[in-house]
Amino acid sequence: MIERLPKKIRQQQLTAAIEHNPFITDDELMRMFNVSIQTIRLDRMELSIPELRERMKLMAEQSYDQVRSLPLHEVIGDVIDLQLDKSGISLFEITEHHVFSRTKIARGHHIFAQANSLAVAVINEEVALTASADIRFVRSVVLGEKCVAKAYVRSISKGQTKAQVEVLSYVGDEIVFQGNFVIFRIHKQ
Amino acid sequence: MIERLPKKIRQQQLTAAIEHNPFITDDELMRMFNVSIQTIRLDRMELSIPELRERMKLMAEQSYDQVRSLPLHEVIGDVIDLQLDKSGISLFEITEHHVFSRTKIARGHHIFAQANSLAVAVINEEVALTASADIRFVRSVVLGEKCVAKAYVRSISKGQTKAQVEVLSYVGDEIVFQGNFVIFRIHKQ
DNA sequence: ACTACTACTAGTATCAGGTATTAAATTATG
DNA sequence: CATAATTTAATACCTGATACTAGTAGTAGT
Repeated sequence: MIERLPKKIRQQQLTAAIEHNPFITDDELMRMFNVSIQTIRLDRMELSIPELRERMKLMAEQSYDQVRSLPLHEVIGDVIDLQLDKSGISLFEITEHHVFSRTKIARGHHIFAQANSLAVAVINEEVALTASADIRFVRSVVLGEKCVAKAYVRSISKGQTKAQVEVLSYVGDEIVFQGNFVIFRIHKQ
Repeated sequence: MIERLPKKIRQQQLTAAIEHNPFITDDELMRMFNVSIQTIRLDRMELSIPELRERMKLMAEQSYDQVRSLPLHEVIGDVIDLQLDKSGISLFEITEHHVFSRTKIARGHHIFAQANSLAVAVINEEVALTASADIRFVRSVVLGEKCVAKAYVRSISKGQTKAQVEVLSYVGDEIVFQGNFVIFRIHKQ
């Protein structure tokens, strides 16, 4: 007799094995557990674990959807309103990605990133870079909160090479972040 | 006669169609271009576009690898050295993700994120949050450069509720970023 | 001891979405 | 017109399954 596990335990281990390596075939699982391929398939049925190809398809679709929703990389948050060289508003929702796992408080650099990218976006120039910033995290923002950043261009230097942008971020009507950015404006020749 | 395109143009459009929707089958493409399925397959061969299942598998594997390598979200950059309440060093390589597509210059908030997360990590407390910061982007960092951030704890307040951390980031021996962070230390009860 | 039930195995037909190969038909071009 | 490029057709085969039928082994109930 080949060593075999009771059904319940095998099914637990099967779930774990597929979770650990979603790219495993029924054939490999059959050898792993010393049972027939039909048993593996019955187990998957009972546990409602889809077949390999379905699993890969789901993963592919998920990552595809993520990529679609990731012009996040261009500007952090959704720009709601933008008046070049004047002001701008963006909205950014705090998700699991952005928080410390223990406290569910948003990491500062995400709040900063929203403000910084808005400050850059509001500048009407092909190339705009942050030169310096003076920032304050007024209160912590937690998972699920929607952060509204408002940017105001306070001044533009004589040579138009620098702009002062103030950004205030709110959750509801509470200020959570305040920053003064100096943005370089670089002319294209 | 059904309307058909010249080969070159069809192949361009085929590439675009698959790029636009990687989940399309040869069968659907065949109907889209009014050619036989063999023609579609020849085209894919010539363009070395893998079959649907391979495409899905690749996407799934990519997203799986990404998830594996994404404690990036916990601390931005690799912490090389860490002496709690004293100093820390982290290394961060600028990739396509981090740059403006046109100029290949790193977005400020990524440089900031490295410095900020290191400043938080260096604090020997369960919960540490950025209170404020005063930062300067000394020179721009470009695609491919490796950014070394060095954090020094300059002072800890009497009640140990606040710490001053200075972070200097370098590419080679050039300073690219300089920041003074005030970090809140919150005791667990 | 006979029955019923669970767990497992075996085998076959079928599917999607292809590859690989050979060959024929069509169209274009010098 | 001949030849080359392009397209289509046909067939065998592959992987990783589903769906279904049927059979076996062991165990518990009566």
